[in-house]
Amino acid sequence: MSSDDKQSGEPAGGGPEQLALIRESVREAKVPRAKPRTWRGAALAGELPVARVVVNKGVLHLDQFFDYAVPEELDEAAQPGVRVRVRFGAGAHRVRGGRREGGRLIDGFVVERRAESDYTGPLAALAGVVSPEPVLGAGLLGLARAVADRYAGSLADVLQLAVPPRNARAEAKPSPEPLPPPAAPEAGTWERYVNGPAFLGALAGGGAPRAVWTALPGPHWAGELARAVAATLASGRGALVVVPDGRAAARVDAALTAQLGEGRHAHLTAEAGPEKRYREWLAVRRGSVRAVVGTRAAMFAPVRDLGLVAVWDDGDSSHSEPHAPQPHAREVLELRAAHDKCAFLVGGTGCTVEAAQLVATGWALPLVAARDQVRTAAPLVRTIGDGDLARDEAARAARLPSIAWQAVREGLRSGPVLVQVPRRGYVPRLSCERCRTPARCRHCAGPLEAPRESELRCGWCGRDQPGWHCAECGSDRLRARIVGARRTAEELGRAFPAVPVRTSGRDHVLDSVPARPALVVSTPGAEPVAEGGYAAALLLDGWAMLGRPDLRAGEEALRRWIHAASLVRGQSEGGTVVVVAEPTLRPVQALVRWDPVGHARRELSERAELGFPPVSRMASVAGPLDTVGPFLAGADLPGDAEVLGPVPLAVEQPGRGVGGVGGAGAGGGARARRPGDPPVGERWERALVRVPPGSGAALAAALKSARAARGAAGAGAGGAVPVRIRIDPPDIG
DNA sequence: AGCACGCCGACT
DNA sequence: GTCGGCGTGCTC
Repeated sequence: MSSDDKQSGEPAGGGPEQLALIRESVREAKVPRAKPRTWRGAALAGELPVARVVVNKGVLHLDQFFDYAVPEELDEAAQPGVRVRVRFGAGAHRVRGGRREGGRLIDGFVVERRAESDYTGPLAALAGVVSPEPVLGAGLLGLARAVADRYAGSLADVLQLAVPPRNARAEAKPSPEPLPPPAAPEAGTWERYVNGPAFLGALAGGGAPRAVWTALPGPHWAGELARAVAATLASGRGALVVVPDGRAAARVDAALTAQLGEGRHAHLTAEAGPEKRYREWLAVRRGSVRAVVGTRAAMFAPVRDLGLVAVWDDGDSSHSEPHAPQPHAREVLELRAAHDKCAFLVGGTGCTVEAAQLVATGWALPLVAARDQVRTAAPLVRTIGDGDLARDEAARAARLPSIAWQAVREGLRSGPVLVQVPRRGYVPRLSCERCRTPARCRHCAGPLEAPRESELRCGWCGRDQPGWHCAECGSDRLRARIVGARRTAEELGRAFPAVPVRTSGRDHVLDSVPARPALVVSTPGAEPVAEGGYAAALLLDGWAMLGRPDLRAGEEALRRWIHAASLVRGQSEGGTVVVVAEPTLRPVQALVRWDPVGHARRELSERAELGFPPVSRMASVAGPLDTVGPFLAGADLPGDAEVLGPVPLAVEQPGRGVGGVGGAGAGGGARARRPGDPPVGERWERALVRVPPGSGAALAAALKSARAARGAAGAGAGGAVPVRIRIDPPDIG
């Protein structure tokens, strides 16, 4: 467009609102005419007068860009990546009585400046530029696009997760000057791993190794992550570490400060206030800081020249984003590694089936310690199964066999002892003590629960069950394996009156305990670190974990045990772990042998045989009764897709989740409602769609376009089917 | 989601 | 004849 064009038309006057008086599109204005008509009331940007905008409105099923005209006065500020305000909605052009009506002001980002639009209608003008800070760079946009595609979600949804809300005060402050790359670090404790030094060397040399790292138990993992970051920085590239929670972030943060000094890395967690968080994020975006540690939202951090992405403890359910489209940190970092051709590290003391698959397919290499290193670093693990309990009459009365008492007593001589108990509110599945038939409600056949001892209630219909007796064998005794675990911990405390008892749980998480003898009672995931390591640990939640009818029950139990047992001193220092679980079970054996990788590999091959994820890609599609079938019938699913169901979902009980729709973790039992759950009281159904490896992208694309064709995605849209699509549903029983 | 347009029944 | 019901469909 020539500069003459913008001078034509009526004289410019007033602000952007005047631009409401649009009569013709920019494109039409480009058509050569004797006297080209353009905007009536204001001039356009001379160069690239069209701004392609992504509107920041996730609930729209629209997953597309919109073109807006750039008024001359916004020309300079409306650069690609900046936040803008635009009029959006029916009637955005309508002008009545000299004033614009319709079209609400909403936020968006400029994606591109163009010479012309391919939209045939008249363009509305940008209403304003929020700030000149280009927060959405090409790299972040590409990543968001890839994540949206992978999860059959919209770009706008992903951007909501990826770009933090603006804070003017943080934006006004200049970021610090970037520091020159540090020197490459020594291998340090990476020496303990077969390929550890080589991995660090590759990072420092600018390479892009991909590894599944099975960390040795003990406290060194944070320092090892810091060294990996330092090695990457030494190559002149940036690095990103995603951890499950604030405690882990603080540990890596401290290790990074120790390794690199102050000012080299940003710390992105929700715990910091919005201003601090945005300031840190901006420092990363501006290239002032090259390294990041943070919780899952940091997976999108716009690190410059990304050289390494790392995720710690990828089995932790916190890595799964609860907001649409519910991306998982490991998967997002995989996308980043593939796209940016950077190094990738997934690490943990355990090993997820997904990580094992990365090795099995050859995408990543294993980063493990030699067997003798493992034996030294890991504690001695002993099991207590049913047989032991039955044989040990005295122990039955005391609820705990003598092996356990012994381990605790001996441990307390030299340090703190950890007792892992099931989470409060965990409702175990009850069964007949004699024949082990699951205890079911006599009215609706739902599972029975014992919220308190001597109280029995149906988990589905909530009816009390006085005078229960087993329908199979007539016994009136229930097997309440777990109900007493917390009480057992209390009894332990009474048995050792001289020893302090500390507790750590969801509402009150202890970070660490001193090296003195103490009983530390904790729920899984909340275990404090003990200075010098625990002398012993007692894992009491075995049955609670393994009794769940969940595909990941075994994997999750092992992960939690290994996590707790990793805080115990190594065998060489007398560290002992006692787990109350049947020694014949696979996860129990894996714990005894300290072989999380072997366990993950076996799980993987079993799931491959059964066609379960992650070998197959699955999606769950949920909606009101009789909507899911038609929806899938209308979807152009890949030829190799297999539809399972739909089956009706259980009626929502107050305070209980419905499996498979929301992102329930492996905790089980009661939980709060969360986005993605069906509305209370409405009957819903769910289908699972399964495709073989390689068809995942096609499946996501098909579901996405089916939903787009069907109308708005969310609930309540007029007439549209509110189906909910979830790629990689976490809890498929 | 909003919001406007559109094509049908009770009102001045 | 016109006001307005909310059933569809579009939003640069």
